[in-house]
Amino acid sequence: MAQVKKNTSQDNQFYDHKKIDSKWQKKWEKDQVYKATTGSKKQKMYVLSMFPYPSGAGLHVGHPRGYIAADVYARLKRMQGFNVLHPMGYDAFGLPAEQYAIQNQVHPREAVLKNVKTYEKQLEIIGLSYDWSRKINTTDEDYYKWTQWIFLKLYNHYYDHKAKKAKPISELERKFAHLSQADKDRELMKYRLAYEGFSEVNWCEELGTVLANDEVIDGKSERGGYPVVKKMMRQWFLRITDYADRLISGLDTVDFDESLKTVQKNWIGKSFGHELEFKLEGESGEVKGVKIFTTRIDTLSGVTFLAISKDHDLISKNPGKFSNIINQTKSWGTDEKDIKIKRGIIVDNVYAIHPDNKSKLPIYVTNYVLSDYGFGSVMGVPDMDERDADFASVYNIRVKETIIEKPESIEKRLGLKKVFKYKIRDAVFARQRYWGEPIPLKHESDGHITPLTEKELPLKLPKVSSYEPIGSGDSPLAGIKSWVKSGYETNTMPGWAGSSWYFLRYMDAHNKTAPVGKKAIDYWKQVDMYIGGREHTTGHLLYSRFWHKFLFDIGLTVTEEPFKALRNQGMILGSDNQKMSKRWGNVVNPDDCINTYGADAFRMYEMFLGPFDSSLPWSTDGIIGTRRFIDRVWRLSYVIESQNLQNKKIKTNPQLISKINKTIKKVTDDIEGFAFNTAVSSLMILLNDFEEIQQKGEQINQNDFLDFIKLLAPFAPHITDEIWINLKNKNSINVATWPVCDSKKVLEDVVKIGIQINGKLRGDIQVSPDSLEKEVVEEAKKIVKNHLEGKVIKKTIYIKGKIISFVL
RNA sequence: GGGCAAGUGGCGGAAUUGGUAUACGCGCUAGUCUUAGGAACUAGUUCUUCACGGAUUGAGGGUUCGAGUCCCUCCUUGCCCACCA
Repeated sequence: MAQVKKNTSQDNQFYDHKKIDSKWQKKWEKDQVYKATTGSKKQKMYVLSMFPYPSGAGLHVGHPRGYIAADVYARLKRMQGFNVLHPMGYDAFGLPAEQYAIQNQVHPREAVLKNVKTYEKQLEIIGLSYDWSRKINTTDEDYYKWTQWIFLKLYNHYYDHKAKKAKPISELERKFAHLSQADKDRELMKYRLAYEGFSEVNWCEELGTVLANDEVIDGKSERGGYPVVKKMMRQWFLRITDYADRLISGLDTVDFDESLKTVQKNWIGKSFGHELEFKLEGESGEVKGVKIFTTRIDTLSGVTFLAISKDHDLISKNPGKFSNIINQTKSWGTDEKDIKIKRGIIVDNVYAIHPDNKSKLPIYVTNYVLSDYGFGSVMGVPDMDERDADFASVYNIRVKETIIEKPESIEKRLGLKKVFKYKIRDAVFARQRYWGEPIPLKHESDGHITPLTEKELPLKLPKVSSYEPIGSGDSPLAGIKSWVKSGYETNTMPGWAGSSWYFLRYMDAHNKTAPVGKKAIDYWKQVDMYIGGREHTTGHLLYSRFWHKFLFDIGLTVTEEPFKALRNQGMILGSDNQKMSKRWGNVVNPDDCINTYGADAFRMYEMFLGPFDSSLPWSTDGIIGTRRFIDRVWRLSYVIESQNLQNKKIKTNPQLISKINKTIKKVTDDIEGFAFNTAVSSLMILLNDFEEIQQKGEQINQNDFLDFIKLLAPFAPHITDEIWINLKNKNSINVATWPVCDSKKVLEDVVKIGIQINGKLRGDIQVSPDSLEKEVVEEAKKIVKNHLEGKVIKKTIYIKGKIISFVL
């Protein structure tokens, strides 16, 4: 690693980043310059970085990229006169903290506190302009009290599809008043936005716990490689499917990347089609028909078989008759490899009747039909559908030529209606784990569930002797006698619960009576600019939007969408172009970089590396470039200062004025457009221009230099504040006014334009942008006259300020 | 298999509505200063050619006075989702 020049004793022009970085970080903290004021008359601007999950490994150089970008943006907005809210906090419930705790034999809370401390130290030295007075931690009782509160609201509401909003469950209670308590409970559970149901989960016997999909690789547990099986278990769910349509339509109102919107739309997976019931003949017991969903009703004439999933009613309601099929399907694997092989068993002595031609269609139980989409059954059209064709060829099923028919005429003939189906499933909202928010419900001995009242919150996580899974598929909470005795729910909430609303808490972090107070939400409304990774597209971002819409329905928030605009940062890869990870030994620590080169050089390099949204390989060698830039700025500030001491009046250099104004526009537009790399490069160009003028022996006007320092301030806040004060300014550069481009001063008196002949560049010419076409053409002809000799110009094209083109 | 990105020097990358390709930075080369240089500064640096010139934005074709940019065909790489009927 290249070393920065050591400070030699009497060299006061050496930029001592360690001294200056910490001087300003302390001063900003003391003066509270980044504190946001709710209710200020200034226009508000809420700039938010996705909060980190403080892992044991600490930050690597990839993490701060988004934080620095958000910080640069926030600093620009602050200098432009906005009242900026730029907070930070920690998301700390969930599996990683728990696993870290188990490995290191400490309580998860201690692990979290330790990791948070590490993160805080690492963040501090970057010089980010956070309002730390609003810091939150999802595992604090004062915080998760309100996560539980929101859960209770979800539990106590249902979705009114006609009104298209959530309404109190009490409105439905009247409807079921005639039922017994148990029946009423059961019916209401079908409507609650937080509800209890059964679902297939990944169960690992060896680990004694349920695993998330991403913890299972090729049918084995990621940790330990133990076998994982599917198992039906009691679960809590959130009815996100009720919000599917609004989650799609809301995307039209927000400023997100189009590709991200597409991913969310595909994830929700709304498709339009028809439902149709095939009547059955033969020994099908009570089941009289098989309902299917299709998006291609127009191919009905080509149906030659029906395919149903192994869990379909026809089988499950006739277990005696089809025990053979049930036994066989049990051996069907769920691995990726198994799934690719199409398996099927014909259902003997049962036929489906084609609604038009009344022909008898065979029915197959197959592994390629999903049980939880549509009705778990499809009409097989081997002539049109590739999958049906594959299956038909393996089982020698007849292929019939399809005559495409207009959907409208089929609808009319068979009395069908258009329907919509969604791929998105209700979200499983329970983990058999210790380290999560307790679900604030009590199970009574008669089976009735009593939600806790607001006064009873927070329902605190009890102390346990062991927070490891207890091996029965229950959470460690099920092993605590007093907890079980009082009937508390033993599942805890998943990791994403606390992160689904944290952006609201920052608005009013210390409110004791509500998640967020009215005054705060009315003022801050929503996040104006949200910055984070693309990996949260179908998780956190979707859940947050769902919760926010629900909270809007119940009047807690004032906008439908939580995030007005979103920008995604690309990943920083190791120098080997692989994901940074201990495993590859390619992790670079930001602390080391900052220690050697200083926070400003580090910040600038992170922004200079390349386009903000692309994944880029890290190379520590490159930081020396931004460090040299910082050194040169520092040296130039000495030149300016010594001019000052001589108290000379220095005139503004007219060429420089145009360049400065151009750079003002460029840097402003680039930061607002998240093109930080080109903003940094244009600042480098401007410094080159300053130095060129200085080397010519000309002097530089101090205000011109200070405009440059202001433009640099969002990227390099430490050195710019130091120079700002050294040049006799009183207040921090953070409260200085951002320069505005004077377009009149950008105009240049000469421009160089290219001369093309038949599309090839043959020369160039200096002209005034206002000069007449005729004059320019004549001049240009002279310059390229040896290319024109003896030739006839057929056509001349002159684009003002750009190019002149002759066609021969 | 489907969807979305992206292919420009030794490297990261820049390039308005199609208008002088290779900005800016790293690295490299030479020089200056130095006991020294792995520091700093100065100059040079797409390729080819002694030079004049010629070639060049993954490959090929097209539109145009003019294409990195638009259209078509193909190749490669990355990411996400994967039997959603």
